[in-house]
Amino acid sequence: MPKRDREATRARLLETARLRFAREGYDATSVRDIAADAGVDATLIFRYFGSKKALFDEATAEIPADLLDGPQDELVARMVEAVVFQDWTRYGGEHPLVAMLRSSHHEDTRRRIREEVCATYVEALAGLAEGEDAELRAELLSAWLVGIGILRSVVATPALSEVGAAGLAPHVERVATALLGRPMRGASSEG
Amino acid sequence: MPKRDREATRARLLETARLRFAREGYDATSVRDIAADAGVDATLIFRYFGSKKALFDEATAEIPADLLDGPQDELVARMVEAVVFQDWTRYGGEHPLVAMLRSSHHEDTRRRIREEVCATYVEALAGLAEGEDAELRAELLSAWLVGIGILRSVVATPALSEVGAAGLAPHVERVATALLGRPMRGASSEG
DNA sequence: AGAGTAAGTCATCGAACGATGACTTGGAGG
DNA sequence: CCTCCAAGTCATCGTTCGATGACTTACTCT
Repeated sequence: MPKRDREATRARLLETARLRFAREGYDATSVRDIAADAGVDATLIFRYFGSKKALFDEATAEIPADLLDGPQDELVARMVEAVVFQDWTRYGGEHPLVAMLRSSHHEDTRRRIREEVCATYVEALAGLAEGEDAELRAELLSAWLVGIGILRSVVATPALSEVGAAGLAPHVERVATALLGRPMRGASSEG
Repeated sequence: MPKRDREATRARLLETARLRFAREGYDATSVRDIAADAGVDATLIFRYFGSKKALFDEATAEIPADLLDGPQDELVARMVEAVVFQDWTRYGGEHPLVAMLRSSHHEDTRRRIREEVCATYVEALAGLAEGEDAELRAELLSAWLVGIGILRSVVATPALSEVGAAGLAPHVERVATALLGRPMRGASSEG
């Protein structure tokens, strides 16, 4: 492998950008920071991505989770798993959505968060809820997930910082059942 | 009243700073923006507050809500009211906590949010919950409130943006009861 | 080995930032 | 009316930001 490898350098920049953007948000991260982390000159960012914004978009482009696979009554449990307990090392240890909220004063980022939340969580949950305000209840449950992610990793409240999947399961079960109006399980059967 | 009124100008700067910081976050707000909104020179900010950071701290210093007044079984309802439906015009229409989350990459701000959340919400709720993981359940309910505030005003999901206190009440009742393990009411009895 | 191309670096631009100190202006007391 | 102090402004400093274009270095192909 050559010392000068365009693809490898590009990938390295993407990786360090992900971490920086997740940890500090868009504005607080400078292209010089990212480049320094990657061990290259900042100019390459513009050469490879065009602009800081374009790098941000590419770095925070999410891989859609396959939340719909598996038993329906464990959907909420899978979502909790995805938001809270998945290994988001590449995003500074937090779910990309939580990370993106740090840059939420850009209308563009807000739009992306909204689309992501609605498409991934609200829509899937609204299919489970019944009654006229199904979407509201789906959003309320999504709000819980987002809130848990934030209180856990951004605010770092004591109990939530320490709790594991097993400790969360019974409460997930109670709340999901209460909100959706149908029996839900608090933990995923796999793993 | 004199045209040159130190106290009035100081108050005006505090007000415009509140709005700017709430809407755009700490970094995205410049002292020149704040001063321009107040119609004075930016230098006065340093003369009156010492630094941008000191102005931020003073502008986001919150008046502690009297959530503990009133029936215990309506505590959660009062919290929802405080977080979601109160008139936070001075903070850009959002609860100051949600607004402060925009500046959460500063460790200092995170600490303040944590203290605020724990002291105001978690502590009050933990008194209502029973059992060994009372604090965890209190944090989970606080997470819900924070999540609702965020989905409503930052992310602006469709259903939550439109819903009123009455529409939220039954769901608040169900979730609070399920999480705390004791009967809770979804709406406040007053006005 | 030498030319050509692509990867990476250097020098620098203009704008915006927080902050400082010297300056000007307005209003009240003599 | 004139002086004096505080309120408010102006000019500017040193940094840092995103971004650009010219330059240098390393690898490859013949």
